[in-house]
Amino acid sequence: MLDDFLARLNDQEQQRYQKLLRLRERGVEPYPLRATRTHTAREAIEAFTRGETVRSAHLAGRLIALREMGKLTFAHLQDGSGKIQLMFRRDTVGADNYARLLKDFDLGDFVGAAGNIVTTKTGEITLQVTQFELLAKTLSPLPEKWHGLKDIETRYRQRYLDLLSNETARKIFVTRARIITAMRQHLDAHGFLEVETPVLQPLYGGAAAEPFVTHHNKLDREMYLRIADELYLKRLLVGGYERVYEISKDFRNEGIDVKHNPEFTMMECYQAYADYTTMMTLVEELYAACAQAACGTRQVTYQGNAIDLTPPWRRVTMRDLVLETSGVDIGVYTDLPTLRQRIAALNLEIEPKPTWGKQVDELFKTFAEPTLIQPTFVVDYPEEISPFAKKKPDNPRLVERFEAFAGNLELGNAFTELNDPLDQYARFLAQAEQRQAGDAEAHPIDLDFVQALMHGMPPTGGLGVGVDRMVMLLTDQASIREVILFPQLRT
RNA sequence: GGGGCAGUAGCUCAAUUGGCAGAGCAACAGCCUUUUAAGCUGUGGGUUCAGGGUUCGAUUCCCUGCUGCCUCACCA
Repeated sequence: MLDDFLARLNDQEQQRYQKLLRLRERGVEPYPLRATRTHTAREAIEAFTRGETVRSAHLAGRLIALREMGKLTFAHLQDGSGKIQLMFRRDTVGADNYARLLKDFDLGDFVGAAGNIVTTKTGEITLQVTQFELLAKTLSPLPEKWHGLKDIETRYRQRYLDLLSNETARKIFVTRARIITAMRQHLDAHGFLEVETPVLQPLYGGAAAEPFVTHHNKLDREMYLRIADELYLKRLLVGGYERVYEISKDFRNEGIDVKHNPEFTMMECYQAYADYTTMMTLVEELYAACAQAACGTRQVTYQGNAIDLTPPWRRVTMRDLVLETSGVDIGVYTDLPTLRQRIAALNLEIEPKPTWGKQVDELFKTFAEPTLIQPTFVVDYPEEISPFAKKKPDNPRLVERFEAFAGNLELGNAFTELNDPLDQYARFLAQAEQRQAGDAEAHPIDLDFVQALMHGMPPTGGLGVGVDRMVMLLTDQASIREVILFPQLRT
């Protein structure tokens, strides 16, 4: 019931509602259909600053400050372009209108105001209002003008209030948009075709992660939200496109923390007749281009660390990096038992893992990853944890794969893509074994994908870049929630 | 899932050892024709996250739950 709803309003909302009723009684529609606008706040100020005479300008926006001084009232109007001061004189707008402004208008209301642009005694460029009207009544008060909105939960749950009152929050999402635009421009300019592949999939794959499961009613079958774009994009290379990319949401059914949101944005691209070294260059160029677009420089500060994104980035093999940081040479201890013996001999505190590849990864994550502040490509990963990458000819335990890091963030992942259908099938079988052994994140076998490879895929370099992580790095945000408009909270 | 911290007016925050729950902004009633977080006078506004316990008395101490943050575990 509407009455119940109104009864639950707080006192300030009740008062605003009474004002709304008063306005309606007088025949003023508090939510008119349309508004007239000739200038944004910025346009009006810029025109005046250029020396133009600005008469009969119609502005529209939110009333964000009201300073009543008897027969004169100053206000500030905020629109999408910025703020401008309004000046209402009782003898200019009329005594009745002036009284209504003070009685029935509230901070937060959308108003239209018309008049000439002037300067005040203090020199502020100001709209001297001759006419004004209500454009949309605001029933709930906005956060306080000076301290703004600080409560983190409210900032995320009611992001509109955060955007309204926190300039830094608003800027982050403008920067995010610029970054994604720059990314598209860069890829488009390099001959990549932007494509769209299924979000809703009969079988998921392309990453080691648990999916969100859903159900198709008419087909009466399980469906999955994608965890990666990889396997569909590579089908497109079988189909003859040589460079494709997709910027899309992926979904992973995992824990939520400061670096992980269950739904996140990934850019994946694939380039025929290229390999993972091509992808390293692409990552460097992409980051340089996006940093330039977002920050105007390639030297950024992330969480107190100066980071230089200028190519070329450091390249180091996982073997060298793990040796350097943990003392374990994975080129010498090439099976699980001897690797474990070495770890024990060095008294390293590390969780035991079920396979050599996973144990190497654990060494890397524990000892090497925390040291990666400056941009770094970590090169050549264990085959067991990389089921879509080609083996190194001189060492079949390793694959041509790299991950990119900076500021302790994992920024991207790339391979020389596996295009041997029989090897791919064998990798799927190995994954199935790990799945049998209880690894919920091991890949399901995708025979349809193997079938695609049977028809031939060219030698290919493939890359995935975490867009949210890139935005974090380029806007100096420690939490992924600060770069996602509506991050996942617990409920 | 484990551990730690937090939740007080619309917003930002106080509240001594357990002793009448407060301030600024916002709101309401006034004064004020050049303000900039305008100023001045006055007024109203609280399920102190929820539920239980200890106590003469709980925002404060204890227990349970909810929510958030941090951290560990987990994490292509």
